[in-house]
This record gives sequence, C-alpha cells and structure tokens, in this order.
Amino acid sequence: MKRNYTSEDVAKLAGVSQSTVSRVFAGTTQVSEKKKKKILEAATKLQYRPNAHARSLTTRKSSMIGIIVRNIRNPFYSAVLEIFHRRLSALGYHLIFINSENEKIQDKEIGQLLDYRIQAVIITDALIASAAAEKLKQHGIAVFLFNRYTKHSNNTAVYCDNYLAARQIATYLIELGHKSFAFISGPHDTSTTVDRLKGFREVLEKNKIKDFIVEAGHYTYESGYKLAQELMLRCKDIDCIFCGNDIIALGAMDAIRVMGFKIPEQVSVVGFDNIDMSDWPAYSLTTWEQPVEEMIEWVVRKISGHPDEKNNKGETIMMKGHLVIRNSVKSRK
Amino acid sequence: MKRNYTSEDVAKLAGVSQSTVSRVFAGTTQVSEKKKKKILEAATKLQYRPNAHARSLTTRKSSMIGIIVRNIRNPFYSAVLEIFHRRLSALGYHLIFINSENEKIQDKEIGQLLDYRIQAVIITDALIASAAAEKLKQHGIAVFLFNRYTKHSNNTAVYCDNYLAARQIATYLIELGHKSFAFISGPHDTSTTVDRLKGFREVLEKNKIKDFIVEAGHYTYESGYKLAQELMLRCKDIDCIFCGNDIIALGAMDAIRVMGFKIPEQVSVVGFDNIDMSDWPAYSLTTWEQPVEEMIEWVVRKISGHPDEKNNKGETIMMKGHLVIRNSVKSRK
DNA sequence: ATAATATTTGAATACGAATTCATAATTATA
DNA sequence: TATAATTATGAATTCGTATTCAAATATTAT
Repeated sequence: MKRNYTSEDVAKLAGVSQSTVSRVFAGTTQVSEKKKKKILEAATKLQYRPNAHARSLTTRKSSMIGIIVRNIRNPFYSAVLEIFHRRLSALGYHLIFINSENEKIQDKEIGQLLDYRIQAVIITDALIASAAAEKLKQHGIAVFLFNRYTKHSNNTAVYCDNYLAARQIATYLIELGHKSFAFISGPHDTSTTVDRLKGFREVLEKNKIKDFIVEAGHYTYESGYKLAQELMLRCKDIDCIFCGNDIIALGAMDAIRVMGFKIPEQVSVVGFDNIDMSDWPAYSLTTWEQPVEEMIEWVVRKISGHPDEKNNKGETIMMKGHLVIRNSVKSRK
Repeated sequence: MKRNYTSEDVAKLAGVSQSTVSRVFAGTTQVSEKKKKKILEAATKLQYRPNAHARSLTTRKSSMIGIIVRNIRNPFYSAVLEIFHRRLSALGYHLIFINSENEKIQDKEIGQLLDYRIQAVIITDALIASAAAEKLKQHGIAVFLFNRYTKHSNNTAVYCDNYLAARQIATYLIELGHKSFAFISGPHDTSTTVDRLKGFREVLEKNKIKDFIVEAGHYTYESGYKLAQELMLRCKDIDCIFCGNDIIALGAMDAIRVMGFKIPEQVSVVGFDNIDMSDWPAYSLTTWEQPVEEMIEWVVRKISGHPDEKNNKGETIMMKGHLVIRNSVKSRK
C-alpha cells in the first residue's frame, strides 16, 4: 500500500519542524503566515492528512460519537439518525452506528465504544439505557438519552412529554364522543409506554370511562397488526385505538381494514411520532408530532458545547410536541 | 475524569511486562496459561480495555468500516444498514455511518474517513461512487460498491442484475396483456436506472410496443407521487407503470388512487426492492426482490477475508433476485 | 543427564501527532 | 538604539499498544 505521509514528511518538504506542521493542522497555536503557507503547500502536494488515531492518542479524545438506535427499520429512527448525522457531521463529528436488537451484541459493542474513547453516546434504546449509561459514564463518556429517560439516575436526557401528549390525545378523543377505548402499546417496561399509558388512563378515569383495553407488544408494524386483529376480534365495539407509535398504528390500521372495518367511520386510530408515512393518503393518520428537530438540536448543542463529561450532570429536558390532525379519527357525535 | 488504565498498569499489577499484556489482548503470540490468567484477572480488576487508537496507530489499520448510504430514509437502505451492522459487528467491526444527501458534505467526510485509516468503505450511493472510490483506493482503502457499479473503473461491486430483472418484469406485464407502458425512474444517470430502463425498453421493442413513457425523478415517495400524478393526467390510457424502486411505487400508487383510479383494475404497478412496506395490505405491491442478504454476505466475506486492498482487484458480482407477485398487477386479457 | 530445539518473556523501539519547555525571532516600549 | 515583552519555532517527550530482537525458560531428543 502506498504509505501515507506524515507530519514529518510535510515538515521536511516545507523546511520546518514537525511541531510546526502539527500546529498548523491542530490549529492550537499561531504560526507565521509564511511558514503556514509553505506547510499547506507541502501538505497538499503530499496529500497529507493527519492520522486521526495518533491525534486521538495524544489528545485523549476523538471526534467520534456513538449512536445506539433501537430499531433502524422504524422510520422514526431512520429520520432521527439522518438528522443527527446532518448536524453532527457538519460539526466534524463522526457517527459510529449501532443498531441494538439483541442485548448480547449491545454489551460487547458498548465495550468497544469505550476502546475508541468516543466523545459521547446517544442512546435511543430504552432497554439498554440504564446499564449502558452507567458503564459509559464510569469511563468518562457523556451519555445522552434520546426520547427516553431513566428515573433513578442522573442521566442527561431529552424526551417528549409523553404524559401530556397522551392526556391531550385522550381528551381529544373523548371530546369527539368516543366511548370504547384501546391502547396498543410498546413494551410495558419502557418510560415512553408507561407515561403514555398513565396520561391516557388518567383522563379516561377522570371522565369515568371504564371501557378501556390495553395491549402491550413491540414497536413494530407486525406487533400492531397482530394486536389490533386480536383486539377487534375480541371487542367489536371498540371505537377508537391509541397506538404507542405510528408504525404500530399503521399495522393496526391495515389489520382493521383487512377485517372489513372502516377507518375512521367505525374505528378511530391515533398514532405517535408523525413519521413520513402517517401523512401518506393510504393512512392519513392523526398522530402526535414529537419536536424531533429541536430535541436533536438540544443534544447537538450539549455535545458541541460541553465536550467532556464534567458538564454531563444529568440534565433532563422535556419538550411538548403537538397533535397533527388528519383523517383517521372521526367525531362520534 | 477517571483515567483509563493502560496495559502498563495491568502489567504492573500482574507482575509481568507490558509486552506480555499486549500479547494477551492482541492474541498474536502464545502466552503461558499461568501468566495469561494473572493478566486477565488484573485486567478485569482494573476494567482495562486496550486503547483502540494506540492499537490502530501501531498496526496501521482499524476495525472501522465506513458505510455511505444515499438516503437512509428509504426503507430499503435502512434494512441494508441493519443487516450490514448485524453482520459486521458480529465480526468485531465498527460502522461509521454517513448519509449522503449533499455532495459537499460527502467530500469532506470521505477525507475524514481517510484520517481514521478505516479498513473498507461500502458505498450505496451512485452519485458519489466513482470520484470517491478513486480517492479512497489511492489511499489504500478497500471500496465496495453496493447495488451499483461503475463501468470504466475496476471497482469491487455487487449488484442485482437490473437489466435481467427489468426484462422479466416487462415480459410479465406483456404476457398479462398490458398495452400502454410507463417507467417512473430514479435519476437517469445512475447505473440502476440505466440498466432497468434498457432491459425494459428492449423487451417492449422486441414486442413492437411503442406506447412507452419514461419519467425520471428521484428515488423518493414524493417524486413517485408527483410523476405518477403528472403521468396520469397526461396519458389516461396508461395501463401499467414500472417504478424504479418500491418507495417510488408507493408514492405512485397513492397518487393514482387519490386521482380516483383503481389499482390494479385500471393501472398495474410494479416496484423494485421488495421493502417491508410493499407487503402491507394497503399496497400489496408486486415487485422485484433483490437478494439483499446474499449481496451483503458477499461483501462481508470479502471484507473479513481480505483485509487489505491488495485483493481489491475490482471484482464485480451480479446477482439475480426474483419477482414477488402480489396484487398490484392485473391481467388485461 | 546433556545437548538441541522450541517456547515465553522482557527491554527497547516504532507508530504519528500534540505539547512542554527552552530558545530564537519579532515587536513594542522607554 | 537598547531593553523588555511578545510571539514563533524546534528539540524532546508523551500518549498506549504492537512488535522486534535477544535472553531466559521449558521441552524434546539423544
């Protein structure tokens, strides 16, 4: 392989010392214009690029950021990944991507992230959050929980106010005259599910509505499809379903339609996330939009502003979002 | 920050030399069982993990692999990324993710990939392929084009036989008695588009069919929607549309239905890729399935088998795939 | 038991850039 | 113009692991 040139080579060609070359590329100290120009010329000629490993070795940090995504096949997270990449790469960071489906791989990979002395890790996976966060923080890596939080620990987290959102959705459905409610959720042990359920249930109870069924599954299309199917078979009088997220909702809608029910005429469906597909005419799903851009913006600012873990004191930020009304809900009055 | 322990620390605690510790973790040379055990104990006690940068610095390579995805919001590529990650992380590699929307960022980021002396780059982006591949290869980084190839150069590439696929799709549509054809494609300057168009057109010509309209756009839902809309307005006698990929097809289907046409009764639609959504009952899209798992498998084997660029001689592999028949096409006989 | 061979081990060095510290060159001040 | 205060520069060292080379130890053959 064509050997890569080093700062030493550039120094020789430019007639300066290695230190000076380093200074030009690190941009830490002033270098006279004259030498700077010579150095840059020499560097261009040799196609020199600083070795990132050597740099990270001395500086004890890298410009890498880990991003752990629960399920990249969920369009919500594809979008999140896309935005994070756009923002962070513009700032010179590199994303190490980890899709976490299976806990075993996770653990190993988190260890490997440590090996790279990465600067921060963004975690969008509820199941992995606490344990991993602890381990990473022990090693001085800043951890950001995205779209989830952990109660007991002092993690830095940004998430949407799921409780409030669920309350507003419930209120909306009640106001439109719905009588028989169902909630098809994700795993029951995640903060998102818990909060959404809590908010929804509270409003129902306050309105003395007993007719409420909860089905927990996964945040996937298949899960939504299957649970909706079972639900509609068992309880034919259901007139509205709140789904844990959009991809569940799409699955539910398809199942319901396949069974011959009309949406929204017979059953109203509400999702959560406002992924691209919920706007497709085939679904036109009423859903809750998370302020994704702002949530990401907040994380990015934290990362770039406070590179080290010292400032990672466990700030938790909650954002609101809003209801996007489309055509999957119909007034029952 | 709690300083990270080094092999030196482990050596001291275990009463051996740093070299021996290194040998245990690098796994290059034999170390006596006795010392090995002591070292591992000491390492566990200190929570020692080898510094990946130091390692990469001496070995002159890293276990990082870049993956450049054209548009991660396209579910086809989410799936591809997911599979690549599953395979490669199991082999101890790390994925640096790059979403390429905008050419400027690309160039800069490719440069940065060089800084990490990454082992290989997987490129799924047609627009970036040639230039980037050249630059990367110059620096001794193995390049793998996925789902595309470049004519003139000797790049290693794996892709689906688009030409053959398009021929079979055309044949299938003709056999079912379709008379008026349209092709809604992606950008006209990508190998995928060119090959699919060529195959499709050839079969039509062979069958003396002149009634053929081509609309080029992007590989997005929006583009499919818009072009289908225009198409149906202009040529109301179209009875089948071949779409450049599934996400275009979904957009096209929605547009067509919104305009009041029935699929497949009035218009047949065929996609390409067989993404998850094409199986959703709302679409039930007949499409061409690329042998994604095998394509990825091939790349992974190349990467893990031949770590350096010497063996990157520009092998191009074409795989077949097959038609998945669903309900978006109807016989016109 | 001894010689011959094979296996482990440690000391020293390399990898490539950043940084400290001391010196040289420049600029500002009197 | 001489001196003080800055600024730019280079030599030497450091980061943490891998590896070479030579010495030490263990193993096998005789």
